[in-house]
Amino acid sequence: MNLLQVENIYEEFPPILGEDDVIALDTELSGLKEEQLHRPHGKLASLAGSFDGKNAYIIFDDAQIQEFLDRCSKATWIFHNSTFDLAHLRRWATIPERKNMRDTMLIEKLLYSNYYDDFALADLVRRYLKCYMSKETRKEFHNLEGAMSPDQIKYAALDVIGTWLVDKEQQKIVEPQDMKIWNGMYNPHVWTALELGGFNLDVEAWTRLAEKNQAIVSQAEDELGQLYGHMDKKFVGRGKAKAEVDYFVPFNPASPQQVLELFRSNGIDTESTGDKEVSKFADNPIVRKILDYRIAAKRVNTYGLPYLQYVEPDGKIYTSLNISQAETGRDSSSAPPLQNILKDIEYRKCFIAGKGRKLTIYDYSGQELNEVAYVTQDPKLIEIVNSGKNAYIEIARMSFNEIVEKGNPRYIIIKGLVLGTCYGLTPYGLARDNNVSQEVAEEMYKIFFDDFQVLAAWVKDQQKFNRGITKTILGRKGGLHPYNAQWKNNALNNPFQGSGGDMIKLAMKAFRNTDMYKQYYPTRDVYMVIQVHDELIINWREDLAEGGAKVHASCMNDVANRMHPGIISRVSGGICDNWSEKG
DNA sequence: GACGAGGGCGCC
DNA sequence: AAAGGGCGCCCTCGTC
Repeated sequence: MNLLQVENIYEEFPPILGEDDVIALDTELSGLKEEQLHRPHGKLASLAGSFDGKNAYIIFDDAQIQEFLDRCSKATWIFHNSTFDLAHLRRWATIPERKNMRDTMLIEKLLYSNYYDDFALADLVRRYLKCYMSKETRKEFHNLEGAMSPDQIKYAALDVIGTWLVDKEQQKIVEPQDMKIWNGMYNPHVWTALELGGFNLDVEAWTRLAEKNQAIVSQAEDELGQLYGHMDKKFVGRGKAKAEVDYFVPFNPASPQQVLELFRSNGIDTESTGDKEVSKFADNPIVRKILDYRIAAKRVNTYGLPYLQYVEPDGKIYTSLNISQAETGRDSSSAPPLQNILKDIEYRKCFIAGKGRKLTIYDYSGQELNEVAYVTQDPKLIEIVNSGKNAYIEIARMSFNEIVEKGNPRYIIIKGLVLGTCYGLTPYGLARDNNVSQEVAEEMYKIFFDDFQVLAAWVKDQQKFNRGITKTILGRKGGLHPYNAQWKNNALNNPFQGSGGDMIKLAMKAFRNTDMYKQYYPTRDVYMVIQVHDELIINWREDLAEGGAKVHASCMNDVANRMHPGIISRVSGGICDNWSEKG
């Protein structure tokens, strides 16, 4: 395979470009912390551009960025992973919002989500150009002090050459529908994600929770360590002084191997020590102790003091919202993660609006089931979700002749059955997870599918054969790999999860287009905080929250109602001082 | 000591 | 034979 080539590297501004020009841009920074690439830190190493796929223009001084970009302002901009570049370039230049922008990484995900696993520029260069790109030089940027070496300059130049050429090839194969989705959803969403304004964290309260759980963990470790440890022998000393001594090895409750051994030696017949597997033994005091230990250990290790490293001098944490990270097209959040914070009220209380501020927090009610109803067009399910009543209580009443209450065991198993059938859950899995017999689970399946025949037919059809592709409600594609044994489950789940991913992106975009947002965002009297798949959190100057809440809720509902006509969208939530007030 | 797979569990 | 989807991040454990 050939190496990617660059003809000339000009260490100067590019010429002034016109509307028909296409320029690939790439920013290199030095002194970056790997996990915090989305935060404004590090120094500019270079800004490079290429508008012909042969020659590169490169500058090294951040004071020159504005002029460099101004010269390209009319052209179409191409990035590979634009969120990174735009977040940093905006530190040094004013960049007006633009429609003529493409991102080779995100467009590749539009084309080949769940088909390819790799979306780095080098992977695209290999696939589209049959060329090889060295990754070696890139690592050295992080420690760069002083001027870039000739190799590094060449690397930066090759990045834009590769991006420009890949975009050209990509544009030959994208369909109008793909670019419609890009322009309507992804392109603006890049900007939306950049504008997440951070979440205020109550550090004192968080610290108290960490300390409380640390005490539980320490006590459990001592107790379990002594109770279930064992004696071992080892040699100490050398030569004549060498001697074998006995010593005590404490039991480590964090070790799956040791826990499994302990369970088995106490007559607990299990293959795995995971909480789902051993839930039926939860009455056993040893099992209970381990499970309790794990809950506290999770709070200490994942949601304890280490989490505070992400609090910045202004008292806020700024997550990285990774656009379309999931194969289904959902976003993910990392460093710090904000989409998997404990639901526990004491923890949610730590995420606060701040002085003189309010949060509006809304989530879609029964979003997933609404999508199931729309996609399958099951008339009975449509009627139930549109009734506004709790769908699982209704299904229990109508199909199973049972009166259940939210949260009781029958409610949980029926909810599991209804949602699970749309993820590929089998009677075996339903029986295992809910501690009922397989016969009972099979009977429940039969009743449900007999009652919702249109849904059942849809499930059957999706799994009839591997079509190689799934589509969201908007027509966004997801691959079904022919050799992945999970394809039957993905064939069911992708349309629902993917449509949800599309919906929240569009809601964020719609919110940015409101008058209130346009008026008050520039002064940060309003800003988005985080999106959690079916939930959106927005921070307001206190006096704006009342009107803002209406705008927030209607943006979400309008998007959903446009996406699935015939299904009535509802959101729940309101104005809050902290995240705990809306569960 | 670094790395990656795997178990486990937090959220949707 | 396996047995519900998507993530991020912690720990252990085997390997280099």
